[in-house]
Amino acid sequence: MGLDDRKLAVLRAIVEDYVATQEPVGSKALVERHQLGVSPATVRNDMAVLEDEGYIRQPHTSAGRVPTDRGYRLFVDRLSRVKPLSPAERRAIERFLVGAVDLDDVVHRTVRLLAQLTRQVAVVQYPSLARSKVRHLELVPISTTRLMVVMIADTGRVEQRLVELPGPLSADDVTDLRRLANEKLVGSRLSDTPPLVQALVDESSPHLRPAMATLSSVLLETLVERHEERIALAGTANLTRGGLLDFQGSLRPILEALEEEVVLLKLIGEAEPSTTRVLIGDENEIDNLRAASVVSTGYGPGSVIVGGLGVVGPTRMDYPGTIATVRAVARYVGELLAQN
Amino acid sequence: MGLDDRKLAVLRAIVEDYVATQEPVGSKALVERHQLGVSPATVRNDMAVLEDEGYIRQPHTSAGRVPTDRGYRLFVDRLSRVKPLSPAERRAIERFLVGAVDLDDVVHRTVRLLAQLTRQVAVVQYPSLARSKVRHLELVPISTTRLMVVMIADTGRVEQRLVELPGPLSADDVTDLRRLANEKLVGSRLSDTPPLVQALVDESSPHLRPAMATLSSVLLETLVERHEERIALAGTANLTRGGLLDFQGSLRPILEALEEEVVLLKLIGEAEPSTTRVLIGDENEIDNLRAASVVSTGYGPGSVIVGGLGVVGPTRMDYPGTIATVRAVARYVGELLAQN
DNA sequence: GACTGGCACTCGCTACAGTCGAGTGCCAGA
DNA sequence: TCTGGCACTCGACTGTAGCGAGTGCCAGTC
Repeated sequence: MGLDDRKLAVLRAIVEDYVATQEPVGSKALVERHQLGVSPATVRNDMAVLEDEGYIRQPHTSAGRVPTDRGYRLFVDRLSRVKPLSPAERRAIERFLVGAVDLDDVVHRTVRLLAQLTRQVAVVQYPSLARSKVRHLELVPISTTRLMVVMIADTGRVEQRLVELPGPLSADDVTDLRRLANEKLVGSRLSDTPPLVQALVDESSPHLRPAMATLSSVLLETLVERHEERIALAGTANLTRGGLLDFQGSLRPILEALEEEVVLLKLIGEAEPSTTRVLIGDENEIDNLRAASVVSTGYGPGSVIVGGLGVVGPTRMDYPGTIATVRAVARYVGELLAQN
Repeated sequence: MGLDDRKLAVLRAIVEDYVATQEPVGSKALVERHQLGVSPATVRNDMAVLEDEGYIRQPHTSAGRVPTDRGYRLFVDRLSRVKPLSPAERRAIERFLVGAVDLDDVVHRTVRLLAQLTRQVAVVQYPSLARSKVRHLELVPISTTRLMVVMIADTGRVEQRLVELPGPLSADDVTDLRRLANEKLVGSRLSDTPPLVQALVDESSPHLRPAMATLSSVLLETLVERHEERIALAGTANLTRGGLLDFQGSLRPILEALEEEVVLLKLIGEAEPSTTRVLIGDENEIDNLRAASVVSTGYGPGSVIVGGLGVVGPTRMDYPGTIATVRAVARYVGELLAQN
């Protein structure tokens, strides 16, 4: 595995040129465009080694070289420094995010901003309910046997559900229910609520117990069990940049994958604190995305992570720039959330 | 304009065959596949007339004929009877829509169903706020100077907004505000609220007036002025069916158009009662969709229209089938909403 | 031992010519 | 008014040839 400094420099040059031009890069062009200080022939020898090691490959015998997924991986891990954002980009981010009126607005603006800056498909997860704390529960009587439950989370998310009650309730009953539920649940994480919710039912006065049981089962079922995650998407038109060369001619699998919320959650919803995750081509577990790369990270107020965001694009991607942008956007969104 | 019955039959046959095979259809193939009772030569003469009139055209000199937008228009208006849904489709619709837990769920299920049945891109507008009535306004104190306003509409839509108050309010004040606002606004259409909201401020007791003013300006601004419409989209992967033949080689303009909520609202949000609107190719006002057709209709409980839904696809589309499906889905969704 | 210049070789791309065939337009005749 | 026949058009496909970017290898040089 004798990858000396020059071979690494060659690999870096190949990645950079290929990302820029979208064309296989040959030895001659390489020495012309980069100060490698050696002749094309030498570069060719290095290329042969790099190809043996699986970092680059030739589309056809008489073409230049193209990085493999493994080559990109090496590039990302060891050969690229994170590009600082341009002042223009910083300004764009700040301008874009001020003036958001509610969480929906924040998420929509964020996903569009991310798509625009990276010129890729952007994905933003709404703050996860599992990671949110209950700020308030509101019960709104719709009729005597129907209740709308509105849960407001500290992340700004608001979820509502219609509850069909087992029997009619008076306005006072509803007030009691509301008070009880809020006393017990406010401030607790939703993922921790199951025991609390159970206690809630047990401690209710007998005539409220059936209603409380229904209410709590709805809460558990909809907010915890089928953990209600939401996703915003933007920039799918960016998939058509670079013609059909990326994604080997068909957008279909990519578009299909992007329609599955479950898939997207898997991609960007498993963020860990202060890590930017880069998945390159084959490393991806989702078959439909084997021709794509994903750059994602978590965001949240302060150092807490409440959700993930990221971009999906061709493996032929400007990794340093994309990583920098994704991080910066996540940081700004976090600050914005912290202000609430 | 001598379009006798046979010529119309020829046009119909051309449209049907072209939609089915996606290949230009020639005179010989036509008489073989349809009982026209005449020879290819005769059909050719008819074709020449149809071409003169602008209903069909030849991609190249020695190719078969393809319908023009105008040809499709004539076909839709006069040559096609609406296809009744298959029992399987009916069942699919019913199965799909039962068990929806809230409005979000209804809309999501609907848009996926529509995409799946028509094999096209489906678009569903959330029930329009402008067409909804206020069912309840809830004010939730977040801090002494911050209020979350939750508006529940009779269509099931729930919108919330954070309000920064001009000064601190006690719990009793909030209760008063809530009562006042609900007394005045419940049951009224949002589009009719501006005068009501003004009266609300005037009638408030002096010490509540500043808070009420802030509250009502937020209500007006966010719910009425920038009329907060939402859209759900599904089935973009269907655009890749039929290779790149549809949409003249590039999905880009289509994908771009589909990202603009404003554009989509224009497409499907202007529904009129019990009409199915069909826009074919050039008839479309949005440049990016000149290569596409749109089939849309309104939906709502009973005969009221609260929103629109529809599909976007290639001009080469099974219009009778698509129209039937769009109508049927709209009707079922309307029934579902009526049950609330 | 590392690098370099030179050279033969590979192979995709483009241009060009030739053939085939689907489909047409037109015309004379029924 | 319809039909069969016929000449014509032109795209699709095939095969051939030349070009050129790029390579691998080798002998020679520092």
